[in-house]
Amino acid sequence: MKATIYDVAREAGVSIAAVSQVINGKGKISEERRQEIIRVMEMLHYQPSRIASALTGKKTYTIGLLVPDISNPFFAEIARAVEEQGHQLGYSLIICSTENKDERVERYISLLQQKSVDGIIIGTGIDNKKMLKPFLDNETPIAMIAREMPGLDVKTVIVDDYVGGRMAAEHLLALGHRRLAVLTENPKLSSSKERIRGFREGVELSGGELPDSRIKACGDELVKEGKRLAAQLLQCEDPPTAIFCCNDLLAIGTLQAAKQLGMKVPSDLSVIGFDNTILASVTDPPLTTVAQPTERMGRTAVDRLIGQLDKAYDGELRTVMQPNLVVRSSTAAPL
Amino acid sequence: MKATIYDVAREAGVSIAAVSQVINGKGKISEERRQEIIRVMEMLHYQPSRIASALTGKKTYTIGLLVPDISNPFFAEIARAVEEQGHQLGYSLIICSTENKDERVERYISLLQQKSVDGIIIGTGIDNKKMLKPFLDNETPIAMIAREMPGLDVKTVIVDDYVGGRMAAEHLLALGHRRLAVLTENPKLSSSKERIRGFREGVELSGGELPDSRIKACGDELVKEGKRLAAQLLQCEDPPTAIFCCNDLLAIGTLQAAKQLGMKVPSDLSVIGFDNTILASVTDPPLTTVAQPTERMGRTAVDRLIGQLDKAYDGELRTVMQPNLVVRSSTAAPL
DNA sequence: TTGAAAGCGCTACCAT
DNA sequence: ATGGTAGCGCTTTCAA
Repeated sequence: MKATIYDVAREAGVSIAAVSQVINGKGKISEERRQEIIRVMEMLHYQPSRIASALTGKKTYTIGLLVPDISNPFFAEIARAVEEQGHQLGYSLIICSTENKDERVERYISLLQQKSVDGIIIGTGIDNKKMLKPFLDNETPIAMIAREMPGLDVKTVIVDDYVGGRMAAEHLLALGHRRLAVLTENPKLSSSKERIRGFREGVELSGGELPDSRIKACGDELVKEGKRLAAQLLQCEDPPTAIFCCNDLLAIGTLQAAKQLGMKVPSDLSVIGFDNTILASVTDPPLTTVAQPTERMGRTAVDRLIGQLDKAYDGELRTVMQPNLVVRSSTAAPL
Repeated sequence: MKATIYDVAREAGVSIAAVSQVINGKGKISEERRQEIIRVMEMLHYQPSRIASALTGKKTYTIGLLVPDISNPFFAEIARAVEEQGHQLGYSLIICSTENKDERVERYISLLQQKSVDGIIIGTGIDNKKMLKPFLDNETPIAMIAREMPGLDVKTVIVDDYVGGRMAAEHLLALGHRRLAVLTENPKLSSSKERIRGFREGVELSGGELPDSRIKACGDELVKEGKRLAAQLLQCEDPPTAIFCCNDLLAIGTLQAAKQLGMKVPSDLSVIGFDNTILASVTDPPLTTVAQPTERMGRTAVDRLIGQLDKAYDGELRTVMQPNLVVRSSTAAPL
């Protein structure tokens, strides 16, 4: 059996209160007793039960992270940053891959609640805001990362998607592209909407236009669907010379479609992605993409969630970071 | 405040024991009371506290997963599978990125212990077996995945690394390569050792040889180091015509080195990876690699850990799965 | 069937 | 400075 605080107390000939004191480093104890208790704790390999301690009103030192899919490199990178910062602050991370399914979101939320996590970070789209109600009532902190839920008073850490979209447009425009198209994942996500809005405004500002028919939205199998939709786009009459993909996975699908159709990137087609995951640096050709500061976003989300940083941020609910364009070899002037 | 079992009991006019019964679906209660209690639970948005329930001797329904780095796609994919199967069985997953550092491993182990996880899955190298002692004493189940700790009685789910190494060798040999080299990560890992052993035996069986000078081992920055070491290999006199990389990340580094040196893959150099992560399908050129059945491995590890499958496996400690070669475009006959 | 009550391991308050 | 003790929310006997 695992040693408990009682075992330590008995062995050290003190009360459990004394042991508790040294565990938590508070209260007054003579250095002598203190050392003795520590000695016994080590001898017994005593590890305080966080379960019991949590039950007594303390925190669980656990936070939950909801993402669509932890095996998607973008979210894996976010998770890494969140985990790291959490760990730094003494928190463990429970990963929840929602697959963008409401029923899974609901299940995870309920579980996290039952486990009394100290906070949750949401990086997945939530259709039904009511699902968050338990946490809101509960006053369990919530932070959104890379996603937004307008109308909900939660801390949010995002990249400026609108600006990212514009950057993409401006880059393509500067290269001389005029026939543009867009591939997006779920267009209901605020991030998708903003990226497209930015892209479109960039195009329109230069006198061009982006008809809705040039925007394709896809479901969950990002690279597969990206490939399918890109092929569609490329095979219509008057095909685009450049495609803006709202994430790297879609861009990879597009790359694959181009290859299959015998088109060379970037000479026959320019492709630009979003996220700057590790994938972007290894594709053929390497992908020009709009980078999000994932590491900083993850770290910040944790800080804001746990409240460390909040004196500094002082009430600001949204933290908006700037994207930046990473030009590699998938974009060039049209022929 | 969150509703407790007392609130429900009071509101429903029954004892907390009755409520407990319906939560856990055991004991005898009249259907009438039962329905009433359920009604009240819903009305109050009651969620049982897993903390309290765990304290009373039940499980925490949480497992820990130790990997070097969750943002490494291989481990992200493993994590995904583990999470999925865990979720299926009602368990949450705590992610721990150890960075291959003993002090981090130790810290995580102690944390997981304090949180009374129901089991841990280890996918990271552990130098000091003693660190696992608390769990062993504790009888907390441990399972290894994609890593092995010979001499420790824990369930292990791995791919046959030796065979994988041989497959790589045989593929390269069949293409006509004779000057071979190997890039590996930490050579102390049993997986690394086995892959190299398999590769070497494959080479030797065909009458060739693989001098130690042709084997380079690297630290943690896999792609960066892979690039550096590959460049070294390629710039020595009598450079290899093919390099076997013990994982995809190293292969990517090698691809980058070749590119930088102006060498074409596969015409000037063949490269073969290991793992078949998503990366392998998007590199330039697409990577020939030895695939591990990550999804199945993750699922199996959970099953064996939680004990569901164990009647079937019946005592077998090691579950060895077969790798398979995925031939893409990074390997070809030497000039 | 139903409920009273004894813990689970720990924290925090209150005496001493 | 030290220890006794009342909970925290739940499970589980054991009586009724």
